[in-house]
Amino acid sequence: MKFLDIGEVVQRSGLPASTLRFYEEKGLIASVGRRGLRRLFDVEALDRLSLIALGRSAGFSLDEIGDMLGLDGPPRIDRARLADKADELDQTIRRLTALRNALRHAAECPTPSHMECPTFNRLRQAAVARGREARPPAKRAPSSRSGS
Amino acid sequence: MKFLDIGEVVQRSGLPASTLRFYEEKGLIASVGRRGLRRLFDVEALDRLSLIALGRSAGFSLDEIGDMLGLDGPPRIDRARLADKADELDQTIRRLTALRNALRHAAECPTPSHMECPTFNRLRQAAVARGREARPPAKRAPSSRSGS
DNA sequence: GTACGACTTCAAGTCAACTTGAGGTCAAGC
DNA sequence: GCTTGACCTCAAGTTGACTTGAAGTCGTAC
Repeated sequence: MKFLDIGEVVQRSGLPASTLRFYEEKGLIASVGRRGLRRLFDVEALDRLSLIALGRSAGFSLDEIGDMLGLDGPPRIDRARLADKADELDQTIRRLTALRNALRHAAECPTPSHMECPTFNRLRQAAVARGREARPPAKRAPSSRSGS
Repeated sequence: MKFLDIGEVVQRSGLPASTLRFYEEKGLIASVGRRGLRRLFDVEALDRLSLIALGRSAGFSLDEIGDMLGLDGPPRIDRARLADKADELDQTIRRLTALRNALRHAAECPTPSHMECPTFNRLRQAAVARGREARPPAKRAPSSRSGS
């Protein structure tokens, strides 16, 4: 069985080494040993990394993901948890859809000021009413590494 | 015209005073004066606050919102910007929908391990491929104030 | 006239998920 | 045998949106 140097994992996963070390420190992945100082990973680490990427994109936190993958050992993913997350995504999607419709409407609405548009105002009220409940939707890449 | 003490704004907006001060400091809202030390707001501040809430829930950052509302003066919302955001939301919604479907599938899929489910694996690959491009979707309330 | 409580300021802390920097190590190539 | 460069550790910094804490002020009720 072939072991991967962190550099290879970086190449294959697209993640920076700092992230891999960070994930290791959090117990999300494990290196199988060292060669000198250097970490060696086995190929399964790439699977775990892809699961982590998937989990992140589904909105799981790293802690949740660590929970689901097991701090070590073979990934064992809880189906109920997935279903819950799917439900949660459903909610988000509905909310975002309503918002998009309203945004679209506001963008095309001919009233001189948005403040006079009933649709827009209903939306505003809804946003206030929801208050602190919902957080903003997906963001772009956070770091400066994001350039193509 | 009646002026509102910050406490009233807190009550009516549902936002904590610290947030109102923070928003004022950022130039998102303005107090019209003071009574003693205490800020006085006029009722329009509530409108601005609801716009801010709306903007946040649409995924605008506070800076973007400040930009759109004008650092001061009457809110003047750029329709092109709204349309752009609506498009962006569309993307997000599509991505989230695909994800939800796949999650749902994975939750119901009868293969013994997710790693053997082709749908799940396609999804994993996609998540890796997207790599660092997309950030996770909506989050819950950030603070401990979130209880009902 | 004084105690209370709601406000004030300013600085620092929080959270998540990383990144960055300084300073060190080691295997390999010349 | 020395340089190079990819790796290492550990601590601290970053970002956004706030929150928290300490210490002070002020209007109102008693």
